[in-house]
Amino acid sequence: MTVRRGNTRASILEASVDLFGSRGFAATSLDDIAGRVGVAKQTLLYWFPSKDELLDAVLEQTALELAAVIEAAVRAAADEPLARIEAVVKAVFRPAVRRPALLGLVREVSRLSPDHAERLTMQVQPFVRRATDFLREQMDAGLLRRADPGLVVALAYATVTGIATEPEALRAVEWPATAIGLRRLRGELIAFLLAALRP
Amino acid sequence: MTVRRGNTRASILEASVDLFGSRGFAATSLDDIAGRVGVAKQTLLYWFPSKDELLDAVLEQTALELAAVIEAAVRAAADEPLARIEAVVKAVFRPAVRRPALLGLVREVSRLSPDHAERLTMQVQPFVRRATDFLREQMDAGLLRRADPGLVVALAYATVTGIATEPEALRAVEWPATAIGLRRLRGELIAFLLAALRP
DNA sequence: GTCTTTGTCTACCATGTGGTAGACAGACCT
DNA sequence: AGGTCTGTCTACCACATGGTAGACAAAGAC
Repeated sequence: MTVRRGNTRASILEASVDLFGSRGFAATSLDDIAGRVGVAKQTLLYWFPSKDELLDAVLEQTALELAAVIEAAVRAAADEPLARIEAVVKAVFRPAVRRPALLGLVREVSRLSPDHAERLTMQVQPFVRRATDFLREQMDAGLLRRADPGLVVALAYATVTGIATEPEALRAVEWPATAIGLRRLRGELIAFLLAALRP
Repeated sequence: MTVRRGNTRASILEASVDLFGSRGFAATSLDDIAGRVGVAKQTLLYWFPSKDELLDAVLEQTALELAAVIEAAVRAAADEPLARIEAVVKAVFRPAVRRPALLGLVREVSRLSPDHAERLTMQVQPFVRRATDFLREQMDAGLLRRADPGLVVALAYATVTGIATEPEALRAVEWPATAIGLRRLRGELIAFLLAALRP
């Protein structure tokens, strides 16, 4: 029928993020993705030569997406460190809640081949570097609790990603999955992090 | 040859925790596990009627193991809340580092069927309940920062699990994977959590 | 109007996977 | 010694999955 919507590739990427991120890479078949998109499996293999290269593309796009979000938040925020941290968390929180698979995909990386992990690590490197430098400065200025800046980045990442990608953890403590519950969650998460970082 | 080591079942469970926890359930084949144990695939299916029931057993055993560790730590610790929290984190940290797959498996639950998730949630319920009650008491007594006790449990869980199961995050901040690095990591993790919880 | 390019589809194949059937060897009972 | 039970193995099957080959239809190129 050759509908030629012109966005097949993008649709495939979107569906792939959702499925890889929620079920995991290995548990998602090409047919699953194709079915979700409403297209034949072969069409996927037309746009991406193999499942593995599809994964590459998905990872890269996700990294770019998140990077853009963070970048914008940092630029818009005040220079004061706690405000800046709050801004970043808020910025990440929105897409994370709307599409839990986004961060789920990032987490999935630890399950994948070292190759994929390495590549994503390299891509994230400059952001990490900037964050650690910033934290170190602020710690030196006495505006943040003294700690290893790199580890603080990792810990904050772990906290945000963990809470955003494990709905089971929230269900276990009977947290309401409503809009209000989410806003309160965001507030408590930020309070938690700020308390951990305040001097 | 019928070696009859008497621990085949236990060996299977152990290998399954490692593989399910590190690669993920879907990415692990029965042959993988059998190979690791040094036994034929059919032997697995003799002890566990299906891959799914093997997973059930693995989850249950892991929950029991972790529960025992936490239980012991809580009993041994002083009654002061910060000391108690520190004791629990230290207790969880040891097995988590020695066998990253343990917590990786817990995290894997969010990828599995709601059935499995539900069951594990139920199993963990009493512990969660006790932890939240304890935190609430201590907050009321002014010994901990005022916050939603349930969420604090979830956040602390997310932080510990995240940092323990994502070696990539640590590699990204160039954290040394040595014994000394691990001890310092534990120290910083505890400092991070205590700062977040102190009144 | 023909030709080429682009995007999609329908077979089809090779392989890996979960699971079944049943043989077989040692242990234990009598 | 004979019979049953337990644990392990080999052989096999049905099926899903990633990937290939090639037909086909619409859209430009000229």
